[in-house]
Amino acid sequence: MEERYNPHKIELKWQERWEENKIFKTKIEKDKPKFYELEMFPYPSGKIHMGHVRNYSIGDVIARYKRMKGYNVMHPMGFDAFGMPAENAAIEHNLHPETWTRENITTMTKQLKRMGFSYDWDDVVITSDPEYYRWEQKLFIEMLKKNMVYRKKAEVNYCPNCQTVLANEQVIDGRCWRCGGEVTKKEIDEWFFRITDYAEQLLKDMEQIRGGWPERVLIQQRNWIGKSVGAKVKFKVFGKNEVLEVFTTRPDTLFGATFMCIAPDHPLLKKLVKGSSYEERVRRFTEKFLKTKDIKEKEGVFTGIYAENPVNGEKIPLYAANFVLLEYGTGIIMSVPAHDQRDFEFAKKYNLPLKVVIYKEGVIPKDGKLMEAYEGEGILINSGQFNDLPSEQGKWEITKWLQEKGLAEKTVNYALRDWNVSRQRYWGAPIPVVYCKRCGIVPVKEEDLPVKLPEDAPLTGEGGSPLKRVESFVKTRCPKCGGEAERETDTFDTFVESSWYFLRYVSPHEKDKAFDKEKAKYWMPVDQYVGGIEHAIMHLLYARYFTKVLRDLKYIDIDEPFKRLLTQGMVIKDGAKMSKSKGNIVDPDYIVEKYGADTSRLFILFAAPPEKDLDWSDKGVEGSYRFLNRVWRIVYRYKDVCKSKGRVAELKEEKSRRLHYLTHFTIKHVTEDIEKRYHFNTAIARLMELTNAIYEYNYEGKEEDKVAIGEAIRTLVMLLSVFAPHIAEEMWEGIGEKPFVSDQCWPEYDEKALVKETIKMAVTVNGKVRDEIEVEKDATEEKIRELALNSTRIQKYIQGKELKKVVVVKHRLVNMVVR
RNA sequence: GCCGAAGUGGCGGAAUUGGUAGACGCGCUAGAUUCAGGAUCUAGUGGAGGUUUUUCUCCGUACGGGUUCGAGUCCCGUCUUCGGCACCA
Repeated sequence: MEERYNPHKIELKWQERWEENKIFKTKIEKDKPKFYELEMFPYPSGKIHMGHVRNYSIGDVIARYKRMKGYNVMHPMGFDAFGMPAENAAIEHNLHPETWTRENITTMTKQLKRMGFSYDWDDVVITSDPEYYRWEQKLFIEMLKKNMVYRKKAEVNYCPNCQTVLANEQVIDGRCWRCGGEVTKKEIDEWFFRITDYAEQLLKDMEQIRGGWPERVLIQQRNWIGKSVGAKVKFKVFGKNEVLEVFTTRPDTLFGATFMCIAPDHPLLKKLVKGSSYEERVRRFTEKFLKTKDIKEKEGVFTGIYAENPVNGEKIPLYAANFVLLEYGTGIIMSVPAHDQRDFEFAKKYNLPLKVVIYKEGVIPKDGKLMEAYEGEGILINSGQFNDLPSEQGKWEITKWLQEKGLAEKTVNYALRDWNVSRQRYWGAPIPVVYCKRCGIVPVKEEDLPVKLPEDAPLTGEGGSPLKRVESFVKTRCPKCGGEAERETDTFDTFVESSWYFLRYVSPHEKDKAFDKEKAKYWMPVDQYVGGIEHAIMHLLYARYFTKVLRDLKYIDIDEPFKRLLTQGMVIKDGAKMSKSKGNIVDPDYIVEKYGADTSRLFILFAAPPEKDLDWSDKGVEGSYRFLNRVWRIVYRYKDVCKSKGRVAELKEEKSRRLHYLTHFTIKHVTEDIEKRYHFNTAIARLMELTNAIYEYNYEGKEEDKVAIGEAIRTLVMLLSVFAPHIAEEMWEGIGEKPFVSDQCWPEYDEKALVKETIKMAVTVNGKVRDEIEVEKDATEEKIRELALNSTRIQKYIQGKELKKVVVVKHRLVNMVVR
């Protein structure tokens, strides 16, 4: 151990030693409890940013802590390597996506290694590797065979100028990002996963993870799934052999339906108005609607169609209306303007009648003239034989009644849509099917997997899907009949890769299957997952869904992949998210070069608790650096004292007892801060306090001093090692201990050391602190009360006043109530 | 509009189940050390006021009420900021 703290030298030294000794190697050890610590793997966009540093620093504390706690830890890392930016780089800089991606992975791996994170670098998973995505392809084929996937038409953004499909983020204000031309919609056949089949399970299984996940993430997912219970009701069309089916959550208001609305882009609409005098008007309305999908005001047009309200036979008009969603429910609604605000607004605009069917005292005016819709519960009126029923009960009575007549059906509806996984892109995993003129859609044979991406696709950003233009790829033989056939040229949404990568980690070199079943059984589920809140819905929902699919395909036998989830906040600078456009980016390389990895990690952990946004502060970083230097100097000063390992039966002096107490107090609190709440900022604050106490210690070279100081320093170094591991290793060696501190057992605190002989208690008068008294630890209430009352300072406040009450809270305070 | 999170010193942030508000760090002030600067060490640091020695008083956790011996913490209402969804029938 040198006198001066030299972060670079020691960090590289210990990184090498960890690597040489393979101390973070993943292995199965049955005699220890397992712990699977996972952080969201990065997209290899170029270099790591502070968000990554934060994410992985948090994860590393947990992994290192659990390891020291005696768990067998798996802590893997990989790269989510497919995606659009690689393709864009290819278009802009004429660099192959593969090359670009590989280079970025190399750079980022180097950066992550330089941070000293405890990953097993032999077990990296890269999703663009055919040895990874082949299993995804196989899984897709299994899902296809089980009818878990299907093909249907879907609307995509299309640039007629570039003749290519655009992703949402490539459409800027309705124009193409490349050529600026107007973007149109186009319908093409795409692949969908039937995630809606799992909607109920995704909802129900939240119970299994409640408590381990942030409640707000579960709420977001619940809203996203958007379950609503109601009924499908059939309305017959007058004069036509057609039925309009609607979904409603309020069958109790059926008697109040005075009109109906249909989505302008509903296929049935065209058919209904065909040949009528309304056809032209409706067509124009639909056209206008398709152009401007963002609706400012409710608009509609009468279709000339009337339908029969099944509950009372009333003839009610059908409007095409811009606020009706084609994708939700049936795309047709019944409108009850008296009890639905949207319908109310529409009715007002087009002068349509209102009919009140739910009565509530004090809310519904006697004359029935409403200023707004009443959406609450009440008593049914104007509802035939259902009058006087409470609305909640009426809901199901009316549904039942209609159901018996075959006109309604109790239904559960979800806002969640099936997952469209087709992308008209090159840099993704090819969807492994073949189109044969004779046999239709045929999956690729398992022995022919992986369907590898051809290397030489033309990447220009125009002319459609790049794979379509690679003849050698497209032209193939039908796996079934052997005849001429064409390959699917779409690739998977990259969320597919990230939906199961955590399973590949259990056996990343597996040659014969996606992952080893036994190992998965051992490691899964992930005990702690750490990542950004921005993935609250998509990634986390898809990963949950995949886990259930894999379970149903007998790959695994768990329902949920992530037992606990920690969502970390953003890294902010000057009040805004770090971004190129704002010019407020802090480069991790620069910080590591200037202060070292330990300082970077320590600052980022100290500045805020993980789930909160973190304000970057250059001054704060210096503070962390100063702290590490301070620790270094004090350890250096006492390094030989630590080596001597003195022993005394009992600490007698006040100062050494105090330090002994603080040492164990620190262990307790640091452990709890990490274990219970992941509040590393307060844990680090405790370490600073212990450090300050060691500085303040009046060292005189007595045996007792040596014991107290030695214990304090060894403890400090061990506790610090999960936050700043390199400096801790170097100091550990410096005080004569055997490497590695990373392999040490986490210190346990001694309950006895935490017992204080006397306790300081506050004395308050009417809630205001007036004095402090010191009492024996097991003093009785009477004794405490007496002590407090005898205080001269307290006397001052209670003299001449009526003492109404004395509240004694043991070990905390005494409150006097006077008047 | 709906759902969610958060409002505490000059700043980042502490404060177990209601029990001494402001831990720890940054910044600032003063002193020691130094030729000097930096670094380091020591002390102080919520605001206002009275003493002008050590002490004392009042006000303070977005705002207004309430419960309680006691509220940053619990309840009711209001405001502001941020995030998500956005006509989901």
